[in-house]
Amino acid sequence: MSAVLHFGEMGSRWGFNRTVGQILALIVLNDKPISAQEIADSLSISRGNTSMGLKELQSWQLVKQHIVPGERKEFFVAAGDIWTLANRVLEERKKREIDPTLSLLRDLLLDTPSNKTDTEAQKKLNEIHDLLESVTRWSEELQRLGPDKLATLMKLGASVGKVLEFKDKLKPGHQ
Amino acid sequence: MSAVLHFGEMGSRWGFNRTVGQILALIVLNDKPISAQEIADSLSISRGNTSMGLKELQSWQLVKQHIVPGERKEFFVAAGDIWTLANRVLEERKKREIDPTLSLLRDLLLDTPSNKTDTEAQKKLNEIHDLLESVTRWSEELQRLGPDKLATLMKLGASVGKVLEFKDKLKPGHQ
DNA sequence: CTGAAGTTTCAGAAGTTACTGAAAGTTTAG
DNA sequence: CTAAACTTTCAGTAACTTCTGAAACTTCAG
Repeated sequence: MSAVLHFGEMGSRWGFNRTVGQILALIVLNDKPISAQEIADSLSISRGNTSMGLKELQSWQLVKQHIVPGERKEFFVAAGDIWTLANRVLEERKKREIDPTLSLLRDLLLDTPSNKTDTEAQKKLNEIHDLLESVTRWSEELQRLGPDKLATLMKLGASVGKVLEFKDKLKPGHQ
Repeated sequence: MSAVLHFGEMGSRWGFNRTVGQILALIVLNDKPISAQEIADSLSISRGNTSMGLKELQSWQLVKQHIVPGERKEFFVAAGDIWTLANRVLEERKKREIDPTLSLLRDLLLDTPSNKTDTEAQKKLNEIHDLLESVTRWSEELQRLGPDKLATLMKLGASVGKVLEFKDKLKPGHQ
């Protein structure tokens, strides 16, 4: 299935490398649990690399072990449905990318700027800080909604603009 | 300014490499236009590398040339405010990551599955397709709103859940 | 037209990341 | 306790990415 190969490429953009992406695709698209050996064979990669990849996917909580009674081998399955997986990826990336930046920004904003140029730079840093905080707040909110409501919200899509107008109209009389 | 170095690291996660990230940070945080030579000097990188980096940032439309009358050199400034830049990055990433995946998925979904396993796999592919389409639709909508309304929506954050409830209540009498 | 001030390109060096496969480790059945 | 079946680790190598700096190019003033 060529999708597996392609998702490998995609994977490399989503924070892990090509092989790890392919392993994930293989696991997600197989409804049956799959063993490490089968993965290594299907993708023609070494057993060692497979093991590393699975470890990484487990650390992202995208994949979990599945014990087949009477079998010595370990099998693997996806850690949830597509929406859950997408959420996990976003959450994990946020943790690795946005959170450290936010805490650096907070440190930088504590310094009192010593000249005009620094004052301007801090203004920008402050804007970036606000933006990242908004992203963080959204991400928390979306997390709380759970996959089903999230799907509804996502499908709402094109009417976000209208929702915003509602809110503006309703605001005066509404907390 | 240590922010510049740090944003370099971040940059590498946002689709371009460390140096390109640092160049961007330098340009964004300087309110004055800055020349290629000044960039190379501040970051202690070669002139050639600087030129490549600037070319890439221009291809992302994050940075634009700025002509100072009477000066031979080219100067560079950010192509908009922080929100605009963030939007551009998202838009560009979408173009590079999601769009090719979507078109591959469409192709794969045209094939009629030949067995049980393929049918299951296609079901999953279909879910992924839906998810990516929703993301695309959102992204277009957000693009249309423009930075100011976008900021409002973002700040709304914690009340997304409530908005959803509004929508449910209002829907019956509202297109 | 000439040369000075600048920019871009590109081959190869340096640095980084990913992969293999053999060795070490773990678990369980007998 | 031993051996078989499996997993993990890790040193070395392969593959890839980034960076440098010299050469080629462009533009403009005189």
